[in-house]
Amino acid sequence: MPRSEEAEWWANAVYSAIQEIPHGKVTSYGHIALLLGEPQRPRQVGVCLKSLPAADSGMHFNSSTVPWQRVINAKGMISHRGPGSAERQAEALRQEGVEVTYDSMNEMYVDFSSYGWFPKQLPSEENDDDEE
DNA sequence: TCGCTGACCAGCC
DNA sequence: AGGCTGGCCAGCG
Repeated sequence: MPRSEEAEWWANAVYSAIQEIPHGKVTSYGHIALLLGEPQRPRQVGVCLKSLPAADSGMHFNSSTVPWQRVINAKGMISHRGPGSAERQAEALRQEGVEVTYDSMNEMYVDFSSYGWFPKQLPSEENDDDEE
């Protein structure tokens, strides 16, 4: 299988998985990779999102059909990749009712215990009886 | 508890 | 062609 086809398969799988995230919920890059059976490549999930086509591109998967804003990092933080990008993501999340808070370092966070969506919970996490 | 480091693997110079 | 870097994560000190 050519690498380009595999890359396209991966991108489509990532976009489809992200579309499963319910409205008003968020998950992590690593969990998307886990859902796809490739837990060791959360970074490639980000790579796909970076190349997500624009809403007016005419592609089936684009920034208006794929809820890219619902994917954040494992610490619940909206990572800043470019100028203003994190702010746009936070605004998109607030628009669907997700609370975005700031910490002492002025970083933006979402509370996973309220808004997290993690359907494939790891066995080790089941034992974890603590909560915040 | 918090900061740093190593690893992972595709794109991008 | 080869090295660098990234929308990350887990482990260790």
